[in-house]
Amino acid sequence: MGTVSRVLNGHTAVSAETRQRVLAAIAELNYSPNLAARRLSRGKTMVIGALVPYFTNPSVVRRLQGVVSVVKGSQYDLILFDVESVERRDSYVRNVLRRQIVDGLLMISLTPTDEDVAELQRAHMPTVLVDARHPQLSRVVVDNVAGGYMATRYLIDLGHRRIAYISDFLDDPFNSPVRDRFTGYCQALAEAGIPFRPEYHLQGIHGRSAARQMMRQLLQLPDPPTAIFAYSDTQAIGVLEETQAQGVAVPQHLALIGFDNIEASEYLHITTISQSLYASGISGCELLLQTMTEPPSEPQELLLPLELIQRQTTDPLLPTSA
Amino acid sequence: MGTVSRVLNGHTAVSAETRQRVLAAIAELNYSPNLAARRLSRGKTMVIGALVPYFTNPSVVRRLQGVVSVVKGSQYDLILFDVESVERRDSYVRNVLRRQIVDGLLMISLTPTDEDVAELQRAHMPTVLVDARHPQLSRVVVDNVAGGYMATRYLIDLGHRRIAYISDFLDDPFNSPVRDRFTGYCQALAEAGIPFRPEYHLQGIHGRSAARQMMRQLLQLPDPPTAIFAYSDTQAIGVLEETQAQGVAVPQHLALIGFDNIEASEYLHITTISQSLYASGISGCELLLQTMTEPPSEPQELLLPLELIQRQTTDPLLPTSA
DNA sequence: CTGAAAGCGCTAACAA
DNA sequence: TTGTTAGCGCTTTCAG
Repeated sequence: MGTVSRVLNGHTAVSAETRQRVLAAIAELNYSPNLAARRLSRGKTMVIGALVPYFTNPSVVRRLQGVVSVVKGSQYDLILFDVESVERRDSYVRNVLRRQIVDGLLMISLTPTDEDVAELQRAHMPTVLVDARHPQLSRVVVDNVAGGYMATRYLIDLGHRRIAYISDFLDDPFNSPVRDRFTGYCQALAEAGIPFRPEYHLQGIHGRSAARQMMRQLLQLPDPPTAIFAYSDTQAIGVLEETQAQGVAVPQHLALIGFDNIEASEYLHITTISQSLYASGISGCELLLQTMTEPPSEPQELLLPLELIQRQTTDPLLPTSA
Repeated sequence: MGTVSRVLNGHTAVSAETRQRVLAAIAELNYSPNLAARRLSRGKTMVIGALVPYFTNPSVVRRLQGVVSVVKGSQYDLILFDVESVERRDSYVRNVLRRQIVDGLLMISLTPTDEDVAELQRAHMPTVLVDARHPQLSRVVVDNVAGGYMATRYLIDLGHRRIAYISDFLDDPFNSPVRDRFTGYCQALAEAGIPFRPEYHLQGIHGRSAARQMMRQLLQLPDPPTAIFAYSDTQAIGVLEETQAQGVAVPQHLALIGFDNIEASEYLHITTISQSLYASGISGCELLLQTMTEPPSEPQELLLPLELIQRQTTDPLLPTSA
């Protein structure tokens, strides 16, 4: 039995002849090792976990696709943990750890609490953050402050002064990009000498319909904005729906810029800030795999680039899409 | 140790007092059982696997979301197997089985070969098919022949006679819906006395750009079609892109109907046949869970409904979308 | 009702 | 180099 194990794992030296015999027997019996036993014995599960909020969110799905593409080429399997309900949010890390079911953890678009991180480290669980940041964990991120600035600045350069920001809730502790982009938005306004108007910053739960409602609210303002910076493309789509419903011409009467560059923003010709979602999944997963084999002395940070994709919701010179 | 196990699993009778003591100790030590050991001992992994082709395909993702929503409420974890590359297709089932890593298997939009099914049954692996059919396996499906018929018939009723079908490759053994919808398409044509024209049926790899190319090809025909039935909404989007590029007015000069009712088809106002993707994931997973606890005497078939969603790519009376 | 002990199938350390 | 053996941490059977 020991010898068989040696052959299977290419471990220590085995004579060529014995190896052949073992291999033959394996083929004959159609034998394959029991993973549960191997796991128990080795103390490794050969599974990595992806902790994901709102699996319905297209940008999260896109990142996950990047992750999957890397996992496929590795020895590991991928377990998906969806953190949709608020109740599960509290203890998701604890749950995953206690089950001792994964050798490494990828947290996507979820900022862990200090307590979470303490537990993670106590359990020596290799962890990589994608689209989230914590000083003690390796991460793959973009500069969201710069992104918010870039979007807002672009609108300002087009001549807009009344610029609204439609976003998720700023005080969500799990979602720091919302705040960062808001910071960038404020910076760009300040730099241009445009005072921040609280009524131009609307927050709501993430999604098309909430964004649409917020847009409706903005249009009812006595002094409605002439340009919208939406926290995500999903929300930009909601904005677009409302403008269509109300007959507001985009971009002639209202400019719109989103964030993420999800596929739908391409169909809809929405100007947006592209962050390489797929690449973030790839890099995050690669970083995790690497961290699992040789833990870096200190947390790594990978900064992915942002790019403004100019489409038809911001340029008054181009016709609206058909 | 035995007693602890009894407490944890609420198994046989344990005195209330002992139970309390054990529970207290557990809490104190922050103990939680090792899953790998439990698995080895019980011979169950408490994991179900989802075998998924082309994880990038929006309709597959949507189904998966339904699956995830059910898994979350169960005791099981979900492992994702992405079958993107052709090489992996051959042996995906064998791979999953040999690893003995899941207690049940969900195959989404993948038709297994007879050989696969034989292996599955030899391994006593509970399996449920979603959007695929095999006489010996339980499945959640729609009537794709009826769907193809419904779409084509609708175009015919609008007055069209030159109707093209843009689809994936008909001879893909893993993809039977392509053929079924084609059958429905032919039936509707025949019923209306419209001869089938081979040049109106184009096949290509799945995706927007291939569909766009096929559409270009159709427009170059001396006698181009006046209506398109696209196998999927993704392909319908490609068609729409080409019409926009060529300045062909939809629906005035060309009617278009898709299939699936993915979210993007709503943004783009594409008429489509809705199959409840999310619900199929839910039903499939529920059926699997049920099959795992008490295997049905014979394979079950769940038939989900189809519905024609009329939007702006087929009705000449409505304006095109903005 | 509870403690002891065997065994799940593998890996790894130890002899031979 | 290779056979043997002791765990890995749980569940479950068997005594007590």
